[in-house]
Amino acid sequence: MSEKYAPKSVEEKWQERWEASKIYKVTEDSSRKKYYLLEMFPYPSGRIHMGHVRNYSIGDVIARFKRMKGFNVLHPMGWDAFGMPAENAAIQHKSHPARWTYENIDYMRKQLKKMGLSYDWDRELATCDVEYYKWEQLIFLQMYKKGLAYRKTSFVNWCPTCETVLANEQVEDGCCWRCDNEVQQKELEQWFFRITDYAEELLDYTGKLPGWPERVLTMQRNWIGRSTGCEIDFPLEGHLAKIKVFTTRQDTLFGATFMSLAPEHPMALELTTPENRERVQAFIDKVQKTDRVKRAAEDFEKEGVFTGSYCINPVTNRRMPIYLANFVLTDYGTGAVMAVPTHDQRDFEFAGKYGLPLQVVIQPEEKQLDPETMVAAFTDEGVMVNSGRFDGIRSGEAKERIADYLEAEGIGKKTVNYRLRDWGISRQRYWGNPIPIIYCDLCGVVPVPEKDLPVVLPMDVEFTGEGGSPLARIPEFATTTCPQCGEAARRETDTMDTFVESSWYFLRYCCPDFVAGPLDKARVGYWMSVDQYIGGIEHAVLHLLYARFFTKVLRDLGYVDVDEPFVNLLTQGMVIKDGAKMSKSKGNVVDPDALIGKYGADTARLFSLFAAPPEKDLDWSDQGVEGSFRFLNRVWKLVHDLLTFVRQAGLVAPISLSPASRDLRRVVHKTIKKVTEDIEERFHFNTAIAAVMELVNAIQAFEPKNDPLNAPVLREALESVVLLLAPFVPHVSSELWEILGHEGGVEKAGWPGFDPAAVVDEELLVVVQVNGKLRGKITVPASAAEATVREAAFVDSRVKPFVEGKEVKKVIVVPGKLVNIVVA
RNA sequence: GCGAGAGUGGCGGAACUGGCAGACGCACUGGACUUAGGAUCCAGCGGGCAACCGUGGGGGUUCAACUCCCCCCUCUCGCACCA
Repeated sequence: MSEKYAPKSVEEKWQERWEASKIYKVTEDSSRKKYYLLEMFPYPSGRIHMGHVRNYSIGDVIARFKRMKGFNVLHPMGWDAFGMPAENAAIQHKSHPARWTYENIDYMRKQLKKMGLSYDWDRELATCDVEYYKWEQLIFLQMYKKGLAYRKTSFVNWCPTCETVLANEQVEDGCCWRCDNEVQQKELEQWFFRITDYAEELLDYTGKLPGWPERVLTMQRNWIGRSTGCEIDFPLEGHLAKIKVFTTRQDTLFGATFMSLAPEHPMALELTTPENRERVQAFIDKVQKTDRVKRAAEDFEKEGVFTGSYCINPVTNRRMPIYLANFVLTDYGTGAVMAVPTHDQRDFEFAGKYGLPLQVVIQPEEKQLDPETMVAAFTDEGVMVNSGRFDGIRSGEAKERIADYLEAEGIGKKTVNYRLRDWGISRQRYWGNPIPIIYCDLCGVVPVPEKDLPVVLPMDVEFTGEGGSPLARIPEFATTTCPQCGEAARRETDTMDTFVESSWYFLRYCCPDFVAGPLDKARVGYWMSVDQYIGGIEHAVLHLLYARFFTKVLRDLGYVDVDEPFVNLLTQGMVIKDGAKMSKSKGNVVDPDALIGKYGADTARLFSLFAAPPEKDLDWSDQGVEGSFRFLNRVWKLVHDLLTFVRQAGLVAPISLSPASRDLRRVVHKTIKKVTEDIEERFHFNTAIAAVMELVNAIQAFEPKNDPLNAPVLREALESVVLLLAPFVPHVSSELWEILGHEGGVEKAGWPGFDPAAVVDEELLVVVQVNGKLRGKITVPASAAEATVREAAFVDSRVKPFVEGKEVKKVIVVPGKLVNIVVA
C-alpha cells in the first residue's frame, strides 16, 4: 500500500475481504454471550440519506466494539419494503412497485456495503417477500382466532375523488394531498388489532424499561392515556333506555345539569324529537363535514343543538336536557358526557352560550362561588356542597365515596378508560400484505385456511392512479370460492398497514430461513431480547408501541418468551444543516455517495460520530468533515512514519522504561480506559474519539522516536490507536493493523484492555486556591502525604502573596486534586 | 395548559460522584516550508490594559457551584376540547 492515505482502495480491499470471508455472519452458540444489536431498518426509498449514515454508523460502532469484546453479535439488516411510495412511483413512472422496490433495495444495499457496516447479510430480509409476509398472514389468522383481529365499522378520512382511505398525515387542511379535493369522514368496515387488550400491560411496562429514554416512555404513556373514573347511567325521561357516560369527576355528579352527546352517538337521532329533527340533522351534517384536525383545534367554537329529550340525574333527579355538542368525541369514553358547567370549562362555555343552569357543588376554601358571578369553571379541589350526604367532605375524598355509592346503588361502576384505540390496519392499497380473509354470502367472514396460505399478492396489476383498491379490480384475485361451502365468494382486497411488518421483523432476523413456521422458538430464545435498538424519535409511539404490542401477542401465542422486545433504546438526533433538518425541499442535503466518493466511508463515519453525541441533533459542517479526514491522514502518516522504528519492537517491559516512555504509556492506558468507558457506558463516541486524538497528539509530541529502547512503548501506543479506532473507522484501522504486521484482522485482535498499574500517576497536579480562587498549581508526588502537599501549597510563589500576613482560618485538602486556603 | 429535554467561546461540543470552565475539533491570527498553498508543520486563540469578570437571569447552600436547592426567562420536542 502506498504512503498516501487512499481511502477508496483501502475500503474496497477490506469490504471484499469481509464479504468473501463472511466474518460478520453469526450462528447461535450457547457457549458464548450473545448481543443483539439492531438499527431500525430503512424504507427502500431509493438511496440512503445522512440520517441513515448516522444511525448505522452509531450501530456499527457498538456492534464492532461488542464483537471485539468477545460477544456473539447479531447485527442484521433488511428492508421495510411495503408502502405507498412504491405505488405512487409506479403510477408516476409506469413501473411496477415490486420492480421499483427491488431496484431500490439493490442500490441501497450497495450503499450500505460501501459504508463498511458489519451486518450478517445472510439474514437480510425484505418484508415484501412472500417468504416474509406469508408468516404474517399466519399470525393474523391466529390473532383472528383469539379475537385479537376483528372487523368493525369506524370513521375514517375518505377522499371521494380517489376513492380511498387516507391516513391523517395525508390530509392537508382538510383536503386530499393528491387531488386537493375535500376529505370527508366516512364510516367504513375495517380490520383492527385489539391493542387495547394490552393497554394495561403496555402502560405497566413503561415503568420497567430503564434503558429507554424518558421522553419516549412519557409519549407512550400519554398515548395510552389511562384515566380512572366511573361509568354512570342516566335514565331517559319517557324511555326505558339509559345513557351511559364516562367521567373522572364523579365528585361533580350533583352539579350535572345537562347532557352532551357526540354528534355521532348512536342514540343521537333516536332521541331527537320531531320538531328538532331538521336542526339536529343539519348540525350533524355540519360537524361531519369538518375534518378532525380543525375540529380538534382548541379555538374551535363550541356549538351544540338541543335534541328535545331529557334524561334524569340519578342522584338529584334533576331533569337534564340532552344536547349534541361538537366537542364531544365519539370514540373516547362512551361518547356521552355529563355536563357540569360550574366545574368544567367546556361545559361552562357551552352553558353560557345556550343559557343552561349552573349548580355549584364544590366550594374552594378561599372564596365563595356564585353561579351568578362566575366567569370560569372551578376545576380544583374544594369542599362538597349541594351534594346531599356528601356535603362538607373534601372533593378528593368524595370521588372515592361517590364511586362506592354509585356501585352500591347500581347506578354506575368504577372503570378505567384509555385514550388508546384499537389499531386499524386495513389499507385500500396494493403494495402491502393481503389480509387473508374471504367473504361468503352464506358463511360470512371466513378466514383463509392455513393450508391455503399464502395469499400471494398478484403481480399483474395496472396502476392508473384512479384510486380505489387495485386488488379489487383484479377479478382473478378478488373472486374466489368459499373454503367452507365452496360457493362463489369475495376475497378481502385491503392490505395490512405496513407497520405490521415492522412489528416483528426483529424476531424473524433470529431465524430468517426458518421454513416450519414464522419463528424458530429456540433460535429466537437465544437472541431475544434486542440488547440495543437504535433509531429515530419519530417512531416513539407508532412503531415502538406496535412492536411492543406484537411481542406480547406473539408471547401469548407461544412464539417468544420475552415480555418486551427492546431492552435498551437509543433515539438518535436529526442531522441538521444551515439550521434546518436535511431535506430535499430545503435544498440542504448532503449526498452520502458524494461524501464517500470524496473522503471515503471512514471519514463519513468518523465525522457523524465525532460531531455530536448520538442522542443530540448533529450540525453538519463540511469543514468538520475535512477535519475528520485530516485526522485519518495524520494517523495514516504517523503509523507509516514510525513503522521502521517499531517493526522489530518486542513487548513492553514496564520495569525498565524511561520516564518519558512511562509517561506515554500512561497516556495510552488512560486512553484505553476512557474510550472503553465512553463506548460501553454512555455511547459518547465524540469524547471517545477526542481521547484518541489526544493520544495521537501525545505520540506525535513524543521524543525521541528513534530510540530502540522506546520502540516497544511506541509500538503499543500505535497499536492502541489502531485498535481503539477500529469500531469507528474499520477500513483504515484494518489496513494499518495489517501494516503493523498482524494477520487476521482487527476483529481477531480483540478489544485492548488497560493495565491498572500503568494508569496510576506518579505525580499529581494539585490546584491551589485562596478563598476559592485559583492562585497556583503545584506538582507533587502521588505518594505525598497531606501535610507535605499543604506545605508545598503555602510556599508556592504565586500563592504566597495572597496568604502572607493574613490569618489562615481553614485549609481544605482534597487529595490529588486541590488545596483551598481560606484566609480572613 | 400538561409532560419531557435543553440553554457553556465566533461555531460543533468537553467538564462522570460539587474541586483548574472551555478537552477535542472547526473557524480565525501569526510564523515556518514553498514557484505557489485551499497541502503540511509550529505557535496563539472566552472578555478586559489591569485588578478582575465570565456557563440564560436573580437569589441561596458550600471552603468551593456549569454541577445541588428556590424563583424567573428563552428555545426544542411530544400531547392537548380526552369528560
